[in-house]
Amino acid sequence: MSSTPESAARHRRSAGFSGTSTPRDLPTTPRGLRTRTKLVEAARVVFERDGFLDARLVDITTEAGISAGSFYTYFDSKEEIFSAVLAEVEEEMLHPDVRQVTNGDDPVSMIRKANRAYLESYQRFSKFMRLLEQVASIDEDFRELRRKRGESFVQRNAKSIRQMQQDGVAGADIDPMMAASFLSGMVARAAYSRFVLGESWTIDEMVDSLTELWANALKIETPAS
Amino acid sequence: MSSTPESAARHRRSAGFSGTSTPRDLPTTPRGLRTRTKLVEAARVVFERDGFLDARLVDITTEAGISAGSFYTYFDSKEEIFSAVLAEVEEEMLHPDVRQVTNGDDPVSMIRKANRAYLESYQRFSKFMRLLEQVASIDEDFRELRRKRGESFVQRNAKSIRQMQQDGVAGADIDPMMAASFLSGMVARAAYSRFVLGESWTIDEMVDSLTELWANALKIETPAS
Amino acid sequence: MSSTPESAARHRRSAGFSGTSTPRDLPTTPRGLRTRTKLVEAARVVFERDGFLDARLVDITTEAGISAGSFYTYFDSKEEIFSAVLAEVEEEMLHPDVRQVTNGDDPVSMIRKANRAYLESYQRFSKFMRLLEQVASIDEDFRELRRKRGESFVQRNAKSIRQMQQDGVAGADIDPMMAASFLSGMVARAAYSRFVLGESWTIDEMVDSLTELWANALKIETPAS
Amino acid sequence: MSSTPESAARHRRSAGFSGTSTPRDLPTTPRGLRTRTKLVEAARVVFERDGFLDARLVDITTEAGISAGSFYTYFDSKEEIFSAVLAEVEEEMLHPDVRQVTNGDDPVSMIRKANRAYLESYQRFSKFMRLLEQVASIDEDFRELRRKRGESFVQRNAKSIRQMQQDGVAGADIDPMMAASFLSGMVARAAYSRFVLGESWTIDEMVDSLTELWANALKIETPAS
DNA sequence: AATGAATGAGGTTTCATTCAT
DNA sequence: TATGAATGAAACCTCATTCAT
Repeated sequence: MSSTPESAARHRRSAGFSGTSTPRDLPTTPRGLRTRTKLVEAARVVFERDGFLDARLVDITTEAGISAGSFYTYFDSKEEIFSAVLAEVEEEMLHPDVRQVTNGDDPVSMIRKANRAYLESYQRFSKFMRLLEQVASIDEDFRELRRKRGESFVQRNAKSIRQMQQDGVAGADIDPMMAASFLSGMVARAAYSRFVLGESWTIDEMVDSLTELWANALKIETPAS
Repeated sequence: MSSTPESAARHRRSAGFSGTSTPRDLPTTPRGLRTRTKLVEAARVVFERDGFLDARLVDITTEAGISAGSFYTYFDSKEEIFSAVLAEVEEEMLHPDVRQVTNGDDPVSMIRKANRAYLESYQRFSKFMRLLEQVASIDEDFRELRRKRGESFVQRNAKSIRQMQQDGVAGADIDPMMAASFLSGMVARAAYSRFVLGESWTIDEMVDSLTELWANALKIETPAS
Repeated sequence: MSSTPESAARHRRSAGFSGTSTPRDLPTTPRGLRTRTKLVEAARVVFERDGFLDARLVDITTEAGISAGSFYTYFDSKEEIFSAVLAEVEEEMLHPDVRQVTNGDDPVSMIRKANRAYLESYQRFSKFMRLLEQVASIDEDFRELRRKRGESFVQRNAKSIRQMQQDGVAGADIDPMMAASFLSGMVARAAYSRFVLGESWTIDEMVDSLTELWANALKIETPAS
Repeated sequence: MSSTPESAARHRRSAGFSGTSTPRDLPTTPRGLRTRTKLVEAARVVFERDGFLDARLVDITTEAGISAGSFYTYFDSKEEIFSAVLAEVEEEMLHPDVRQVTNGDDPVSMIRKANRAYLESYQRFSKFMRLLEQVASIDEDFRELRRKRGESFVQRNAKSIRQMQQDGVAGADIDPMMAASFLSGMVARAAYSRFVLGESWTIDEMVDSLTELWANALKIETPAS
């Protein structure tokens, strides 16, 4: 693994991921922009292949086809370029299919669709998700950053649950926030088990099972079932 | 992660966690045994405090009050002593309260008890659990090791679900293995959110909520409720 | 220092301050002249602020508001632009008040005026004087250059002392060259103590004290005192 | 000189010389003590030969005959080992001839003896004195440290001057502190001119001249002259 | 069995200088 | 002339591991 003397040394002093450093301005010239892009793409390849810890800056610059010193024209540290990769991937995750949950659907269909969308996205970005998991386990700041982002997602789910309770569709004795948090966690964990740990379920199986558990858990009444 | 060609060079002296190295025999003399124990305890302190990556062998030996060189009388690497710590903690986790689920209880009570036991154990060992999470995210071998151990736990749960289905207590259309895996995952994730990420739920709230979600998910009929 | 065999390798690209390089011609175009001037002024600011060693060329070009590459249109090295700054400051030091010692004055008044002029000039250029001190301590060539320049100053003083001896005003048993050198050194050192090290004497106190010591040292007879 | 790209980089971040860091304990074992001594001696050789700036740690360890990594067993930085060299040389400067100014002597003899002792010491340690000068010009902390040490020396001289004034031996209208400071500065500067800049005076000439100037400056009455 | 000093590989980082535009 | 991105040569520093005592 990664605790050889060399790599161990590399991890000792973290530069911090979030908040502490303001991202520097993008380069103004086309050439600079091109190089920066090459660097970020190379970093993603290397990070996903080797993990954050084993990724050496020289691997990244080599992959990008530039000299080691040029790295510092664009980033100050491995952490900083990781943040850039993160931003890029998030961009990519959101853009292609504007996660549109058709609101006309019945509750269970909506849950099913959301679960499928989540799993498919996780699959597509599975290498990156493993990377995220690693960085989160290494860096407290990043962990906190991630938690905060998850919170808003949970809140939306909680709101939706509350609505269902008011509509008499979901069980009234359930705490919406905790339920949203725990059920989202269940799905996230399942995706991790499948795409990082390598469990052998099919996505369809997973969607079916998770949707049923989720719907049952909320005691959602399916009128014509 | 640990076998891509690019990073191979840096792993020359890597030890790995599982399989590759047989744990060496315990020292024969009482003095040796005592020193080994001191080392393992020190390692646990340092690992839990600094994380696996930032823990230096010299920190461990200093904490143990022995010289740096003596480390190698007992262990070959950081990975090996980590395994020893792991074994020690597992011992400790099992010993004190032999997780006895009284089989006379009704299903929901049993689930509730299991959930509570899990959360309380997680709380007691929260520092260690965070450490486990980190090491799992770093090392593929360890991840696999962990997955395997979890499997038997899931299998037991699955068996129990199957039993409830046969008893007509739980919904018949549910896949027992997946349900067991996903619901266990839900609880594990909740514990992680609470004790590592720092969510502010009380354990009682969590037990109530998780138990209800779990029981609902399985459509467990509670006759006299 | 700059020619020991061991460190020679590191000096391959060293420029040196004096002799080795002929100052290149001034740019012909007005624009070029303007840019050069901006550079020299920026260099002075940066050198005085950060010292010679910590001054980076990029700091200088940034301060000048030009690009890093343009530096080499005008100068070959940090040493060369330092020489230009030196020339500029020397120009400035001489220009404003043409150090005219009224020859009608009595010897002690002349000494007093010279001392005051020296101290006031040192104060005005104290940042630069500290810089000079630093560069002298770093570079043997520059040290030699400076010594030579000081020599003519000492010689003038020595001549004046010799004159006073012939006039019977100063003690005859004094070596004029050494006296000139040592007493000038005393004043220079006092100025350094005051304006670089930060001693808290007032200039008036210093002038009084230095003048008295100087005059006494030469046994100057003050007829009507 | 030393502003090649390589060495410039080395100077950028100073670790500070004084106060900021507590000197670590001496090694306990004889072997460690021996190695540390070798290092300090090697550092002195390299510093005196190459100057502080051009001295590389690897030069020092090579000179000491140990590996580069071992440096950090004893010192944290170039600044720290410089402090150790400084301490060693100060030890050496004080030991051999316990600067005993025979108090029975007449004032001028005492001044002469002190001047000669100073110059001879400066000559013996001229390489080190040049080094001191360099470090002082580079590092503000060290400059301050040095100033403070000089102060007590000046104070002693001032006290002696005050005594002479009370005894009617020295001119009463002289400020003792300033006179002490300026005259000491004169001697120090003369020594620097001679042994660092390379002026070609003999020590005897210098002693004669400096002593006469000093005595005259204080208007010391030499009864039988 | 214990000690602790010594080793050495190699990634990171800096910035004067070059060069294509 | 001007630009500013790209280069590349080293020095620094760390710490798991070895080894003489």
